[in-house]
Amino acid sequence: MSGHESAVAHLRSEGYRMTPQRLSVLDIVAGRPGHIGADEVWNLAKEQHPYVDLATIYRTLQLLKRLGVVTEVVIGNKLHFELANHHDRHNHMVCSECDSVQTLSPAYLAEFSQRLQQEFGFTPDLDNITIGGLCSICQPQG
Amino acid sequence: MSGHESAVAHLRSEGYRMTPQRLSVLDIVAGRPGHIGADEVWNLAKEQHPYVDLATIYRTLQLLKRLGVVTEVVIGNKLHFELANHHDRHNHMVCSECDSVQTLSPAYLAEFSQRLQQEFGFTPDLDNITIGGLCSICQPQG
DNA sequence: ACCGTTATTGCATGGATTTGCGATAGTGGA
DNA sequence: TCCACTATCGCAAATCCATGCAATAACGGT
Ligand SMILES: [Mn+2]
Ligand SMILES: [Mn+2]
Ligand SMILES: [Zn+2]
Ligand SMILES: [Zn+2]
Repeated sequence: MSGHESAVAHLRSEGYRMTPQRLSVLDIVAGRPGHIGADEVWNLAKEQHPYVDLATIYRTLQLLKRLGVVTEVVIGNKLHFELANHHDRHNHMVCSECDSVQTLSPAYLAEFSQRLQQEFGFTPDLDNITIGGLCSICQPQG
Repeated sequence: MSGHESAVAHLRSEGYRMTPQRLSVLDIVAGRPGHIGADEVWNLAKEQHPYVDLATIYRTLQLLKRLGVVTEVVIGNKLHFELANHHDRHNHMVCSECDSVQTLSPAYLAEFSQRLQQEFGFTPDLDNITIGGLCSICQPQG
């Protein structure tokens, strides 16, 4: 099992319709261990549904993101996605110089998040936060 | 004084040329108390330089960002900018529902940032981090 | 003031993502 | 199983931002 059956139920329970296109996108993202770009999802989806449009891919990924089924990672001006695994939550640090990605325990952001919640009533979208910056290799020398 | 004379010196000292287009962008961003969108910068810049191209605006804003002269804020799929004021550093929380913006003392991110630096050698681009999420008004009910 | 070097510009084009709209198809109920 | 309702889709166009290239202009040196 790929572990996304519950996601299908989630969709249905929220009143969304289950279309072959959506199932395909879900399968593809769930089948990929790491992050996958929207265009890659499209290419793979076309193998099953040759007429599927890229707009549908984007709309589906956005929907799945809103529902918490997938997580978004911003890598060098492109959006990537991965199945949200509640047993392996993590955030991402992306180097703006070399586009390398490192994962981060959400514990690092926990206190920060709680303070925003308590002091401002602001609920950060922690799952989809991408921390941009420079990795250890790309540090400016001097 | 608008407080960006030092920015001009900074540009020159880094070997960049001072063009009227760049001066104009700098004046416009410095003259605006809050955040300003790239298209707004363009419209204002055209009043002084009718032939200036939007690409130049984007390139200039990116340059000023790289040099730390301006700060970037992501508001609802659009980039906004503001003059970086070292005496009033702040981060931004943007509501993905209503696009409202709240400012945040960088102190909230200080510890988090230091841990990333020490434990991973990763230097987050703190000045340009935009925290997405839901503001207190847009919280889901229930 | 003039010149040569080369960074920067305007213009055109490209890439990624979003959106409007009429046609299609999922779904719940008869 | 068939229907009606309407969410979703494919398609086309729009939006925002980035980039390649030849022409231009900034600037240090004369
Ligand atoms: Mn990941
Ligand atoms: Mn601000
Ligand atoms: Zn790097
Ligand atoms: Zn809000």
